[in-house]
Amino acid sequence: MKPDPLSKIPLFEHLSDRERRKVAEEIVETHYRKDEFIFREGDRATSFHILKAGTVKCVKMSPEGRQVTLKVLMPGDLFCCDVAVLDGGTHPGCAQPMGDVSVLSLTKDEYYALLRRNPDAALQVIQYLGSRLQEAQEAAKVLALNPAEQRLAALLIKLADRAGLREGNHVRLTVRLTRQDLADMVGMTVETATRIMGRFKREKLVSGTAKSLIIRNLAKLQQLATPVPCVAVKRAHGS
Amino acid sequence: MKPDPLSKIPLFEHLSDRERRKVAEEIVETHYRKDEFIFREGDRATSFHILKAGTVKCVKMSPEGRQVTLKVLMPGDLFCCDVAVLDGGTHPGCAQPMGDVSVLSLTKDEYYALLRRNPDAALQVIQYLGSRLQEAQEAAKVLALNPAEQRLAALLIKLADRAGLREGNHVRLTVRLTRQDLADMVGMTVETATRIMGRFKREKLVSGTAKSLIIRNLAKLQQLATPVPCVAVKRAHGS
DNA sequence: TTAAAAACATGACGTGGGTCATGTTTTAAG
DNA sequence: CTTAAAACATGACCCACGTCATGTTTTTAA
Repeated sequence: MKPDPLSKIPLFEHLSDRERRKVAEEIVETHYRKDEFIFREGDRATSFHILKAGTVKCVKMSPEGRQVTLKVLMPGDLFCCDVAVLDGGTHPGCAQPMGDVSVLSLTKDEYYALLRRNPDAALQVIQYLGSRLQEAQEAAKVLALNPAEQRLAALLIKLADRAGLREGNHVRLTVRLTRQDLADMVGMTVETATRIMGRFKREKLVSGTAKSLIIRNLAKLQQLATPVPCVAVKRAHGS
Repeated sequence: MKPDPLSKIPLFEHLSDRERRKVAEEIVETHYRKDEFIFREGDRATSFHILKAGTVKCVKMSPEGRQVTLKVLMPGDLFCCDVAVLDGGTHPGCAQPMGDVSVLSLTKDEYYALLRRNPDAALQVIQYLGSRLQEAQEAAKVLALNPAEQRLAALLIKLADRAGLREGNHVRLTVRLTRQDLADMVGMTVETATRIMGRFKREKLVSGTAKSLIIRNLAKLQQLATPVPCVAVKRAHGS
Protein backbone atom coordinates (compact mmCIF):
# COMPACT_ATOMS: atom_id res chain seq x y z
CA MET A 1 0.00 0.00 0.00
CA LYS A 2 0.81 3.67 -0.44
CA PRO A 3 4.36 5.03 -0.20
CA ASP A 4 4.48 4.75 3.57
CA PRO A 5 2.60 7.60 5.17
CA LEU A 6 3.46 6.15 8.57
CA SER A 7 7.03 7.36 8.60
CA LYS A 8 5.79 10.85 9.31
CA ILE A 9 4.03 9.81 12.51
CA PRO A 10 6.27 10.00 15.58
CA LEU A 11 5.02 6.74 17.05
CA PHE A 12 6.34 4.85 14.08
CA GLU A 13 9.53 6.65 13.30
CA HIS A 14 11.79 4.20 15.10
CA LEU A 15 10.27 1.09 13.58
CA SER A 16 12.16 -1.11 11.15
CA ASP A 17 10.91 -1.04 7.57
CA ARG A 18 9.71 -4.56 7.98
CA GLU A 19 7.72 -3.78 11.09
CA ARG A 20 6.31 -0.67 9.50
CA ARG A 21 5.06 -2.62 6.51
CA LYS A 22 3.41 -5.07 8.85
CA VAL A 23 1.65 -2.29 10.74
CA ALA A 24 0.62 -0.62 7.51
CA GLU A 25 -1.26 -3.77 6.61
CA GLU A 26 -3.07 -3.96 9.91
CA ILE A 27 -4.03 -0.34 10.09
CA VAL A 28 -7.43 0.80 8.91
CA GLU A 29 -8.23 4.27 7.66
CA THR A 30 -11.68 5.73 8.25
CA HIS A 31 -13.26 9.03 7.26
CA TYR A 32 -15.78 10.94 9.33
CA ARG A 33 -17.83 14.06 8.69
CA LYS A 34 -18.68 16.80 11.16
CA ASP A 35 -21.90 15.20 12.35
CA GLU A 36 -20.55 11.67 12.91
CA PHE A 37 -18.98 11.13 16.30
CA ILE A 38 -15.91 8.90 16.18
CA PHE A 39 -17.05 7.60 19.54
CA ARG A 40 -19.16 8.83 22.42
CA GLU A 41 -18.63 9.05 26.13
CA GLY A 42 -19.34 5.66 27.64
CA ASP A 43 -18.81 3.65 24.45
CA ARG A 44 -16.65 0.60 24.85
CA ALA A 45 -13.09 1.29 23.68
CA THR A 46 -11.82 -1.22 21.16
CA SER A 47 -9.17 0.47 19.09
CA PHE A 48 -6.24 2.79 19.23
CA HIS A 49 -6.34 5.78 16.87
CA ILE A 50 -4.14 8.30 15.18
CA LEU A 51 -5.56 11.43 13.64
CA LYS A 52 -4.31 11.64 10.06
CA ALA A 53 -6.08 14.72 8.76
CA GLY A 54 -8.51 17.31 10.12
CA THR A 55 -9.24 18.30 13.71
CA VAL A 56 -11.18 16.51 16.43
CA LYS A 57 -12.68 17.80 19.68
CA CYS A 58 -12.45 15.68 22.83
CA VAL A 59 -15.53 16.64 24.78
CA LYS A 60 -16.98 15.85 28.16
CA MET A 61 -20.58 16.63 28.96
CA SER A 62 -22.07 17.56 32.31
CA PRO A 63 -25.48 16.15 33.23
CA GLU A 64 -26.99 19.61 32.78
CA GLY A 65 -25.97 19.74 29.14
CA ARG A 66 -22.97 22.01 29.49
CA GLN A 67 -19.73 20.76 28.08
CA VAL A 68 -15.96 21.20 28.33
CA THR A 69 -13.61 20.62 25.46
CA LEU A 70 -10.69 18.77 26.97
CA LYS A 71 -8.48 18.95 23.95
CA VAL A 72 -8.46 19.69 20.26
CA LEU A 73 -6.55 17.01 18.41
CA MET A 74 -4.45 17.92 15.41
CA PRO A 75 -2.99 15.65 12.71
CA GLY A 76 -0.42 13.29 14.20
CA ASP A 77 -2.10 13.17 17.61
CA LEU A 78 -2.74 9.80 19.20
CA PHE A 79 -5.94 8.97 20.97
CA CYS A 80 -7.03 6.07 23.10
CA CYS A 81 -3.36 5.22 23.45
CA ASP A 82 -3.67 4.55 27.14
CA VAL A 83 -4.09 0.95 28.06
CA ALA A 84 -6.38 1.89 30.93
CA VAL A 85 -9.08 2.79 28.48
CA LEU A 86 -8.43 -0.01 26.05
CA ASP A 87 -8.32 -2.69 28.68
CA GLY A 88 -12.02 -3.30 28.90
CA GLY A 89 -12.83 0.28 29.77
CA THR A 90 -15.18 2.81 28.22
CA HIS A 91 -14.35 6.14 26.64
CA PRO A 92 -14.23 8.96 29.20
CA GLY A 93 -15.35 11.51 26.62
CA CYS A 94 -16.66 12.00 23.09
CA ALA A 95 -14.48 12.43 20.02
CA GLN A 96 -16.24 14.80 17.67
CA PRO A 97 -14.83 15.82 14.27
CA MET A 98 -14.75 19.59 13.63
CA GLY A 99 -14.97 19.05 9.89
CA ASP A 100 -14.05 16.18 7.63
CA VAL A 101 -11.38 14.05 9.23
CA SER A 102 -9.38 10.95 8.50
CA VAL A 103 -8.40 8.53 11.24
CA LEU A 104 -6.02 5.57 11.31
CA SER A 105 -6.99 2.74 13.66
CA LEU A 106 -5.34 -0.33 15.06
CA THR A 107 -7.20 -2.92 17.11
CA LYS A 108 -6.34 -3.25 20.75
CA ASP A 109 -4.54 -6.56 20.30
CA GLU A 110 -2.45 -5.39 17.38
CA TYR A 111 -1.57 -2.25 19.30
CA TYR A 112 -0.47 -4.21 22.36
CA ALA A 113 1.60 -6.56 20.25
CA LEU A 114 3.24 -3.61 18.54
CA LEU A 115 4.23 -2.04 21.84
CA ARG A 116 5.53 -5.31 23.19
CA ARG A 117 7.73 -5.93 20.19
CA ASN A 118 9.01 -2.36 20.00
CA PRO A 119 10.15 -0.84 23.26
CA ASP A 120 10.97 2.38 21.45
CA ALA A 121 7.40 2.73 20.33
CA ALA A 122 6.28 2.19 23.93
CA LEU A 123 8.64 4.92 25.07
CA GLN A 124 7.14 7.22 22.45
CA VAL A 125 3.68 6.54 23.80
CA ILE A 126 4.89 7.19 27.34
CA GLN A 127 6.36 10.45 26.15
CA TYR A 128 3.14 11.41 24.40
CA LEU A 129 0.97 10.56 27.40
CA GLY A 130 3.34 12.45 29.66
CA SER A 131 3.05 15.63 27.69
CA ARG A 132 -0.71 15.27 27.45
CA LEU A 133 -0.79 14.87 31.23
CA GLN A 134 1.24 18.00 31.75
CA GLU A 135 -1.04 19.89 29.41
CA ALA A 136 -4.10 18.68 31.27
CA GLN A 137 -2.64 19.71 34.61
CA GLU A 138 -1.67 23.09 33.29
CA ALA A 139 -5.21 23.48 31.99
CA ALA A 140 -6.64 22.59 35.39
CA LYS A 141 -4.42 25.19 37.04
CA VAL A 142 -5.49 27.86 34.60
CA LEU A 143 -9.17 27.01 35.01
CA ALA A 144 -8.89 27.14 38.77
CA LEU A 145 -6.94 30.35 39.13
CA ASN A 146 -7.32 32.70 36.21
CA PRO A 147 -10.17 35.05 35.36
CA ALA A 148 -12.01 34.67 32.07
CA GLU A 149 -10.05 37.24 30.10
CA GLN A 150 -6.70 35.68 30.93
CA ARG A 151 -7.94 32.22 30.05
CA LEU A 152 -9.21 33.36 26.67
CA ALA A 153 -6.03 35.26 25.91
CA ALA A 154 -3.96 32.21 26.85
CA LEU A 155 -6.12 30.01 24.64
CA LEU A 156 -5.70 32.28 21.63
CA ILE A 157 -1.95 32.21 22.09
CA LYS A 158 -1.89 28.43 22.28
CA LEU A 159 -4.05 28.20 19.17
CA ALA A 160 -1.88 30.64 17.27
CA ASP A 161 1.09 28.51 18.15
CA ARG A 162 -0.41 25.15 17.30
CA ALA A 163 -2.88 25.86 14.54
CA GLY A 164 -1.78 29.22 13.24
CA LEU A 165 -0.55 30.29 9.84
CA ARG A 166 1.71 33.34 9.72
CA GLU A 167 0.49 36.03 7.34
CA GLY A 168 2.66 39.10 7.43
CA ASN A 169 2.55 40.33 10.99
CA HIS A 170 -0.58 38.50 12.02
CA VAL A 171 -1.60 34.89 12.42
CA ARG A 172 -4.57 33.18 10.82
CA LEU A 173 -6.05 30.14 12.56
CA THR A 174 -6.49 27.12 10.32
CA VAL A 175 -9.26 25.69 12.50
CA ARG A 176 -12.84 26.79 12.38
CA LEU A 177 -13.69 27.86 15.93
CA THR A 178 -16.95 29.49 16.91
CA ARG A 179 -17.29 31.59 20.03
CA GLN A 180 -19.02 28.59 21.54
CA ASP A 181 -16.02 26.39 20.78
CA LEU A 182 -13.68 28.88 22.41
CA ALA A 183 -15.94 29.15 25.44
CA ASP A 184 -16.09 25.37 25.84
CA MET A 185 -12.33 25.18 25.77
CA VAL A 186 -11.83 27.51 28.70
CA GLY A 187 -14.92 26.81 30.75
CA MET A 188 -17.09 29.87 30.27
CA THR A 189 -20.36 30.76 28.55
CA VAL A 190 -20.76 31.94 24.96
CA GLU A 191 -21.89 35.33 26.14
CA THR A 192 -18.74 35.88 28.15
CA ALA A 193 -16.58 34.68 25.28
CA THR A 194 -18.38 37.04 22.87
CA ARG A 195 -18.00 40.01 25.18
CA ILE A 196 -14.31 39.43 25.74
CA MET A 197 -13.67 38.79 22.05
CA GLY A 198 -15.55 42.01 21.38
CA ARG A 199 -13.21 43.84 23.72
CA PHE A 200 -10.18 42.22 22.06
CA LYS A 201 -11.51 43.20 18.66
CA ARG A 202 -12.01 46.81 19.73
CA GLU A 203 -8.42 46.90 20.92
CA LYS A 204 -7.24 45.44 17.59
CA LEU A 205 -5.86 42.27 19.18
CA VAL A 206 -7.94 39.94 17.02
CA SER A 207 -10.38 40.10 14.14
CA GLY A 208 -12.83 37.92 12.27
CA THR A 209 -15.07 35.15 13.56
CA ALA A 210 -15.21 31.37 13.23
CA LYS A 211 -14.88 31.43 9.46
CA SER A 212 -11.45 32.94 9.76
CA LEU A 213 -10.06 34.06 13.08
CA ILE A 214 -7.02 36.30 12.98
CA ILE A 215 -4.65 37.13 15.80
CA ARG A 216 -3.38 40.64 15.20
CA ASN A 217 -1.32 41.36 18.28
CA LEU A 218 0.17 38.32 19.90
CA ALA A 219 2.51 40.29 22.14
CA LYS A 220 -0.33 42.20 23.78
CA LEU A 221 -2.28 38.99 24.27
CA GLN A 222 0.75 37.40 25.93
CA GLN A 223 0.75 40.28 28.33
CA LEU A 224 -2.95 39.94 29.12
CA ALA A 225 -2.58 36.20 29.60
CA THR A 226 0.06 36.58 32.29
CA PRO A 227 -1.38 37.77 35.56
CA VAL A 228 0.59 40.51 37.31
CA PRO A 229 3.23 38.74 39.40
CA CYS A 230 2.29 40.67 42.51
CA VAL A 231 5.20 41.60 44.70
CA ALA A 232 4.06 40.37 48.08
CA VAL A 233 4.12 36.59 48.33
CA LYS A 234 0.98 35.87 50.27
CA ARG A 235 1.50 32.31 51.32
CA ALA A 236 5.12 31.31 51.48
CA HIS A 237 5.89 27.68 52.21
CA GLY A 238 8.73 25.61 53.50
CA SER A 239 10.32 26.09 56.86
CA MET B 1 19.03 -6.14 50.55
CA LYS B 2 15.68 -6.55 52.25
CA PRO B 3 13.22 -9.31 51.39
CA ASP B 4 12.08 -7.73 48.16
CA PRO B 5 9.73 -4.85 48.88
CA LEU B 6 9.46 -4.28 45.14
CA SER B 7 7.11 -7.15 44.44
CA LYS B 8 4.28 -5.15 45.98
CA ILE B 9 4.68 -2.29 43.51
CA PRO B 10 2.62 -2.74 40.34
CA LEU B 11 5.37 -1.54 38.03
CA PHE B 12 7.59 -4.38 39.08
CA GLU B 13 5.14 -7.22 39.47
CA HIS B 14 5.80 -8.72 36.05
CA LEU B 15 9.57 -8.66 36.34
CA SER B 16 11.64 -11.82 36.60
CA ASP B 17 13.28 -12.40 39.97
CA ARG B 18 16.62 -11.78 38.37
CA GLU B 19 15.57 -8.46 36.94
CA ARG B 20 13.94 -7.45 40.19
CA ARG B 21 17.13 -8.10 42.12
CA LYS B 22 19.02 -6.00 39.62
CA VAL B 23 16.60 -3.10 40.02
CA ALA B 24 16.67 -3.45 43.79
CA GLU B 25 20.39 -2.80 43.66
CA GLU B 26 20.07 0.29 41.53
CA ILE B 27 17.22 1.83 43.44
CA VAL B 28 17.88 4.43 46.12
CA GLU B 29 15.62 5.12 49.06
CA THR B 30 15.39 8.63 50.47
CA HIS B 31 13.45 10.09 53.38
CA TYR B 32 11.98 13.56 53.49
CA ARG B 33 10.26 15.57 56.23
CA LYS B 34 7.34 17.92 55.83
CA ASP B 35 9.44 21.00 55.22
CA GLU B 36 11.80 19.52 52.62
CA PHE B 37 10.49 19.66 49.09
CA ILE B 38 11.36 16.58 47.06
CA PHE B 39 11.70 18.92 44.11
CA ARG B 40 10.38 22.32 43.13
CA GLU B 41 8.67 23.64 40.04
CA GLY B 42 11.32 24.42 37.44
CA ASP B 43 13.99 22.12 38.89
CA ARG B 44 15.73 19.92 36.37
CA ALA B 45 14.28 16.41 36.40
CA THR B 46 16.87 13.68 36.79
CA SER B 47 15.18 10.68 38.34
CA PHE B 48 12.09 8.60 38.31
CA HIS B 49 10.37 8.08 41.69
CA ILE B 50 8.00 5.79 43.48
CA LEU B 51 6.36 6.82 46.72
CA LYS B 52 6.99 4.09 49.28
CA ALA B 53 5.43 5.53 52.41
CA GLY B 54 3.61 8.71 53.38
CA THR B 55 1.72 11.19 51.22
CA VAL B 56 2.99 13.85 48.83
CA LYS B 57 1.27 16.90 47.35
CA CYS B 58 1.90 17.83 43.71
CA VAL B 59 1.48 21.58 43.67
CA LYS B 60 1.47 24.29 41.06
CA MET B 61 1.80 27.93 42.06
CA SER B 62 0.36 30.96 40.34
CA PRO B 63 2.46 34.12 40.14
CA GLU B 64 0.17 35.78 42.70
CA GLY B 65 0.97 33.18 45.31
CA ARG B 66 -2.19 31.13 45.06
CA GLN B 67 -1.75 27.44 44.43
CA VAL B 68 -3.55 24.39 43.12
CA THR B 69 -2.89 20.90 44.34
CA LEU B 70 -2.86 18.76 41.23
CA LYS B 71 -2.73 15.46 42.99
CA VAL B 72 -2.07 13.84 46.31
CA LEU B 73 0.21 10.85 45.86
CA MET B 74 -0.26 7.76 48.00
CA PRO B 75 2.12 4.86 48.58
CA GLY B 76 2.71 2.95 45.35
CA ASP B 77 2.19 5.99 43.14
CA LEU B 78 4.78 6.72 40.47
CA PHE B 79 6.02 10.20 39.77
CA CYS B 80 8.15 11.65 37.03
CA CYS B 81 7.43 8.50 35.07
CA ASP B 82 6.83 10.42 31.87
CA VAL B 83 9.78 10.62 29.58
CA ALA B 84 8.77 14.10 28.50
CA VAL B 85 9.84 15.44 31.85
CA LEU B 86 12.88 13.27 32.25
CA ASP B 87 14.22 13.95 28.80
CA GLY B 88 15.99 17.16 29.61
CA GLY B 89 12.88 18.86 30.92
CA THR B 90 12.08 20.62 34.18
CA HIS B 91 9.46 19.71 36.75
CA PRO B 92 6.10 21.26 35.98
CA GLY B 93 5.21 21.45 39.67
CA CYS B 94 6.50 21.00 43.21
CA ALA B 95 6.44 17.73 45.14
CA GLN B 96 5.86 18.54 48.78
CA PRO B 97 5.66 15.89 51.52
CA MET B 98 2.62 16.14 53.80
CA GLY B 99 4.48 14.48 56.64
CA ASP B 100 7.43 12.16 56.77
CA VAL B 101 7.76 10.23 53.54
CA SER B 102 9.96 7.63 51.96
CA VAL B 103 10.74 7.67 48.25
CA LEU B 104 12.40 5.14 45.96
CA SER B 105 14.37 6.61 43.06
CA LEU B 106 15.92 5.34 39.89
CA THR B 107 18.09 7.47 37.65
CA LYS B 108 16.80 8.41 34.24
CA ASP B 109 19.16 6.05 32.42
CA GLU B 110 18.42 3.07 34.61
CA TYR B 111 14.72 3.74 34.25
CA TYR B 112 14.94 3.91 30.47
CA ALA B 113 16.96 0.72 30.33
CA LEU B 114 14.42 -1.01 32.55
CA LEU B 115 11.54 -0.04 30.28
CA ARG B 116 13.41 -1.08 27.18
CA ARG B 117 14.23 -4.52 28.56
CA ASN B 118 10.74 -5.10 29.95
CA PRO B 119 7.88 -4.31 27.62
CA ASP B 120 5.44 -5.33 30.34
CA ALA B 121 6.82 -2.69 32.65
CA ALA B 122 6.43 -0.13 29.88
CA LEU B 123 2.82 -1.15 29.42
CA GLN B 124 2.28 -0.72 33.16
CA VAL B 125 3.63 2.79 32.95
CA ILE B 126 1.41 3.52 29.98
CA GLN B 127 -1.52 2.26 31.96
CA TYR B 128 -0.57 4.36 34.97
CA LEU B 129 -0.11 7.51 32.90
CA GLY B 130 -3.38 6.86 31.14
CA SER B 131 -5.34 6.70 34.34
CA ARG B 132 -3.60 9.78 35.68
CA LEU B 133 -4.54 11.58 32.48
CA GLN B 134 -8.16 10.62 32.83
CA GLU B 135 -8.15 11.78 36.42
CA ALA B 136 -6.66 15.11 35.42
CA GLN B 137 -9.24 15.59 32.68
CA GLU B 138 -12.05 14.70 35.01
CA ALA B 139 -10.67 17.21 37.50
CA ALA B 140 -10.57 19.90 34.84
CA LYS B 141 -14.18 19.22 33.94
CA VAL B 142 -15.26 19.40 37.56
CA LEU B 143 -13.37 22.64 38.13
CA ALA B 144 -14.90 24.20 35.06
CA LEU B 145 -18.51 23.22 35.59
CA ASN B 146 -19.37 22.52 39.20
CA PRO B 147 -20.11 24.95 42.01
CA ALA B 148 -17.97 24.94 45.13
CA GLU B 149 -20.18 22.70 47.26
CA GLN B 150 -20.31 19.94 44.67
CA ARG B 151 -16.56 20.04 44.18
CA LEU B 152 -15.89 19.74 47.88
CA ALA B 153 -18.39 16.92 48.29
CA ALA B 154 -16.82 15.09 45.36
CA LEU B 155 -13.36 15.57 46.85
CA LEU B 156 -14.40 14.15 50.22
CA ILE B 157 -15.84 11.10 48.49
CA LYS B 158 -12.65 10.53 46.54
CA LEU B 159 -10.58 10.89 49.68
CA ALA B 160 -12.79 8.52 51.62
CA ASP B 161 -12.32 6.00 48.86
CA ARG B 162 -8.59 6.35 48.48
CA ALA B 163 -7.33 7.32 51.90
CA GLY B 164 -10.19 6.30 54.15
CA LEU B 165 -10.32 3.80 56.99
CA ARG B 166 -13.71 2.27 57.76
CA GLU B 167 -14.74 2.64 61.39
CA GLY B 168 -18.20 1.29 62.02
CA ASN B 169 -20.51 3.25 59.76
CA HIS B 170 -18.18 6.16 59.15
CA VAL B 171 -14.83 6.66 57.46
CA ARG B 172 -11.72 8.21 58.99
CA LEU B 173 -9.20 9.82 56.64
CA THR B 174 -5.64 8.67 57.16
CA VAL B 175 -4.20 11.85 55.68
CA ARG B 176 -3.85 15.10 57.55
CA LEU B 177 -5.72 17.68 55.49
CA THR B 178 -6.31 21.24 56.61
CA ARG B 179 -9.12 23.35 55.23
CA GLN B 180 -6.46 25.07 53.18
CA ASP B 181 -5.35 21.76 51.70
CA LEU B 182 -8.91 20.89 50.77
CA ALA B 183 -9.43 24.32 49.25
CA ASP B 184 -6.24 24.03 47.17
CA MET B 185 -7.39 20.69 45.82
CA VAL B 186 -10.63 22.02 44.39
CA GLY B 187 -9.66 25.56 43.48
CA MET B 188 -11.38 27.70 46.07
CA THR B 189 -10.38 29.87 49.03
CA VAL B 190 -9.96 28.73 52.63
CA GLU B 191 -12.94 30.81 53.68
CA THR B 192 -15.24 29.12 51.21
CA ALA B 193 -13.93 25.70 52.22
CA THR B 194 -14.45 26.48 55.91
CA ARG B 195 -17.98 27.73 55.36
CA ILE B 196 -19.00 24.70 53.32
CA MET B 197 -17.35 22.31 55.77
CA GLY B 198 -19.22 24.13 58.51
CA ARG B 199 -22.48 23.49 56.68
CA PHE B 200 -21.55 19.82 56.18
CA LYS B 201 -20.70 19.54 59.85
CA ARG B 202 -24.04 21.03 60.89
CA GLU B 203 -25.81 18.49 58.70
CA LYS B 204 -23.78 15.67 60.28
CA LEU B 205 -22.10 14.73 57.00
CA VAL B 206 -18.57 15.14 58.36
CA SER B 207 -16.82 15.94 61.61
CA GLY B 208 -13.41 16.85 62.93
CA THR B 209 -10.69 18.95 61.37
CA ALA B 210 -7.26 18.30 59.88
CA LYS B 211 -6.09 16.26 62.83
CA SER B 212 -8.69 13.66 62.10
CA LEU B 213 -11.34 14.18 59.49
CA ILE B 214 -14.32 11.85 59.58
CA ILE B 215 -16.88 11.26 56.86
CA ARG B 216 -20.15 10.44 58.58
CA ASN B 217 -22.61 10.21 55.72
CA LEU B 218 -21.08 9.20 52.43
CA ALA B 219 -24.39 8.54 50.74
CA LYS B 220 -25.64 12.08 51.33
CA LEU B 221 -22.36 13.50 50.08
CA GLN B 222 -22.62 11.39 46.92
CA GLN B 223 -25.98 12.98 46.35
CA LEU B 224 -24.67 16.50 46.85
CA ALA B 225 -21.75 15.82 44.54
CA THR B 226 -23.96 14.85 41.62
CA PRO B 227 -25.67 17.81 40.04
CA VAL B 228 -29.35 17.35 39.23
CA PRO B 229 -29.49 15.82 35.74
CA CYS B 230 -31.91 18.42 34.47
CA VAL B 231 -34.52 17.10 32.12
CA ALA B 232 -34.27 19.49 29.22
CA VAL B 233 -31.13 18.96 27.18
CA LYS B 234 -30.06 22.47 26.34
CA ARG B 235 -27.52 21.90 23.63
CA ALA B 236 -28.03 18.65 21.79
CA HIS B 237 -25.41 17.69 19.24
CA GLY B 238 -25.09 15.46 16.21
CA SER B 239 -27.33 15.80 13.18
C1' DT C 1 2.51 24.67 81.09
C1' DT C 2 2.66 28.40 78.60
C1' DA C 3 3.26 31.25 74.70
C1' DA C 4 3.45 31.75 69.82
C1' DA C 5 1.80 30.06 65.63
C1' DA C 6 -1.27 27.62 62.82
C1' DA C 7 -5.70 26.44 61.78
C1' DC C 8 -10.59 27.32 62.07
C1' DA C 9 -14.56 30.23 61.96
C1' DT C 10 -17.77 34.04 60.70
C1' DG C 11 -19.44 38.49 59.18
C1' DA C 12 -19.69 42.47 55.72
C1' DC C 13 -19.12 43.80 51.17
C1' DG C 14 -18.11 44.00 46.13
C1' DT C 15 -17.91 41.98 41.65
C1' DG C 16 -16.98 38.74 37.83
C1' DG C 17 -19.39 36.26 35.17
C1' DG C 18 -23.60 33.31 34.71
C1' DT C 19 -28.58 33.58 33.12
C1' DC C 20 -32.23 35.24 30.35
C1' DA C 21 -33.98 37.96 26.78
C1' DT C 22 -33.82 40.09 22.39
C1' DG C 23 -31.90 41.70 18.09
C1' DT C 24 -28.49 41.62 14.22
C1' DT C 25 -25.33 39.44 11.11
C1' DT C 26 -23.32 35.61 8.81
C1' DT C 27 -23.48 31.08 6.83
C1' DA C 28 -25.27 27.35 4.43
C1' DA C 29 -28.86 25.01 1.76
C1' DG C 30 -32.32 24.78 -1.88
C1' DC D 1 -31.23 34.80 -4.72
C1' DT D 2 -33.92 33.61 -1.02
C1' DT D 3 -34.64 31.84 3.37
C1' DA D 4 -33.92 29.25 7.48
C1' DA D 5 -30.55 28.26 10.73
C1' DA D 6 -26.56 29.14 13.00
C1' DA D 7 -23.43 32.31 14.94
C1' DC D 8 -22.58 36.81 16.90
C1' DA D 9 -23.66 40.64 19.81
C1' DT D 10 -25.40 43.40 23.74
C1' DG D 11 -28.12 44.82 27.71
C1' DA D 12 -30.33 43.96 32.48
C1' DC D 13 -30.18 41.44 36.52
C1' DC D 14 -28.25 38.80 40.34
C1' DC D 15 -25.81 35.59 43.19
C1' DA D 16 -21.86 32.58 44.32
C1' DC D 17 -17.44 33.43 45.82
C1' DG D 18 -13.49 36.06 46.46
C1' DT D 19 -11.55 39.66 49.53
C1' DC D 20 -10.74 41.82 53.87
C1' DA D 21 -11.21 42.06 58.65
C1' DT D 22 -11.48 40.20 63.12
C1' DG D 23 -12.02 36.75 66.70
C1' DT D 24 -11.69 31.91 68.58
C1' DT D 25 -9.76 27.41 68.95
C1' DT D 26 -6.26 24.02 68.33
C1' DT D 27 -1.56 22.63 67.68
C1' DT D 28 3.18 22.91 68.31
C1' DA D 29 7.39 24.07 70.40
C1' DA D 30 10.16 25.51 74.24
